[in-house]
Amino acid sequence: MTSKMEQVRARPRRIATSAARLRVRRAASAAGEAATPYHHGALRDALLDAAERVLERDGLAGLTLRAVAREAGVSHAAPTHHFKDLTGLVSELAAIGFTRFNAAMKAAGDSPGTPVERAMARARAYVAYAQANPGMYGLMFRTERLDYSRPSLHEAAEASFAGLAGSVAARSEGQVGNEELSIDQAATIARAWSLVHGYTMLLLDGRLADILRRAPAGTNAESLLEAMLKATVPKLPPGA
Amino acid sequence: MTSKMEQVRARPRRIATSAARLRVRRAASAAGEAATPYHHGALRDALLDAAERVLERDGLAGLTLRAVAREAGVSHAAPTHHFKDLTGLVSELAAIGFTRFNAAMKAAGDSPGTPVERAMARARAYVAYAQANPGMYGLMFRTERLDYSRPSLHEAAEASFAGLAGSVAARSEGQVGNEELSIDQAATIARAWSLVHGYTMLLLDGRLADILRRAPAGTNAESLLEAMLKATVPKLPPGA
DNA sequence: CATTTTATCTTTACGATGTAAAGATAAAGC
DNA sequence: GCTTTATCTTTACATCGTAAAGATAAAATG
Repeated sequence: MTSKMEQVRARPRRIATSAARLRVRRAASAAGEAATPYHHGALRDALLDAAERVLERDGLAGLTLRAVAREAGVSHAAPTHHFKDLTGLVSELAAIGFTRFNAAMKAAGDSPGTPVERAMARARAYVAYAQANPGMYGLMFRTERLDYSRPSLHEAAEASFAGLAGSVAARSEGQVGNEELSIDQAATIARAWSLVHGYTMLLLDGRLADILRRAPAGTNAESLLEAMLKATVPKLPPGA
Repeated sequence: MTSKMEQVRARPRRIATSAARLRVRRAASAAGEAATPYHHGALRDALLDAAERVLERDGLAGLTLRAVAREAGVSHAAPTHHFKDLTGLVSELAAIGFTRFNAAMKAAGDSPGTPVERAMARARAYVAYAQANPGMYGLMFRTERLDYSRPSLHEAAEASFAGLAGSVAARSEGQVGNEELSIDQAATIARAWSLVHGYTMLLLDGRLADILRRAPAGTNAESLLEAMLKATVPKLPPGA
């Protein structure tokens, strides 16, 4: 009884109830205007937009098929036709995230300066993207519900890795083809990626808060990243 | 969820149905033996054991309150009394994971050798723990459903960080107290933790597979870690 | 030792979710 | 103009988390 009451009390007013939607549609069609047409026209993109809004507002846990459908103002089963699954929707959204991420990294890599400066700029861009889009970054690197067999996601994630690998390894030796990597190249790529990815994950999880609090006043995520990289990036393999 | 669907399709024979449990208890009590006593006696620990089994068998998505109760052979609401929430159960399990993790790290740090060798041993132990207990590691570092206000989890996680920070920073300067960190100390700690944590996450997510495949034959997760650290760990801050 | 209290466990119930299946509607194709 | 197909809605069901109430046994108390 108490729970029921609380649930009723806390229940948000759902504007997009089935009945309400139907009434709107009927009224609109009677009036001659198509306020909420039966066929949306661009529901797929609208659902992805809605999903991103839900994700950044309510976090990964709040990103449900039904919540996305509500946000888009359609019935709860509408997404099924476009994405089949929650996995499908989430994977498509992650693909968008990777694409934007790739663009941000490319932009940062095209900045002027020495190779080392450009590498630092990329690292900063990496962390900045995650900080600006924590939900998206979590979706891309934290969720287990991604289907990498989907071409869109597979390609976007692949491009992301290729960009990183190419930019990192290009500093030491020649271009990195699609094949063979020397152990030093492999280690260099793994080190750069692990360092920045690990830093980002720990930062988003709030696990660097202690370190930042105990560091000299004024130290923040950016300056700590800077200090962390300064002792690492310049120490490139001298040759061998 | 996909897992839900699969569970429905491949629904296993539930030995621990309510009715079945009741029948067993009645029969047992009629026979004089206490096969399934109403009061379990040590249900809390049994539930944690069951939770770990479920976690390593069905992954994070399969770790539900009801699944744990089934695994332990009690009613689905039994865990509530001991853990209040799914968050509660998950947090207690994560605390156990951190405790074991701390023990493994401590053991690795106590090994003989130079400071650098001990640091490498710790890094290997870090990755090895995650590889041996991927579910647990995911629970500790991937889930958002942890309640760090719980003393058990808070202390275990805190000890984990303290051990890492102490062992890392002790190599460069004096002991790391509970307060002030120089920017170099902070950067050194962040670098070590980010590197090994990022490597572990990428490894568990299968994102290092490409690199490993393209690396020289025979390269595996351990040897790549070794190569990655070799160029990093020895380059300690010379002094300033 | 008998009775009361408390802790533990089960049953029942409700709202939420994912997803399948069937019905409704409108666009597209012929 | 009619049929087909794509899109969206309704309905239905199994599952989940969690609250509340009932059942049972251990502990406390007199």
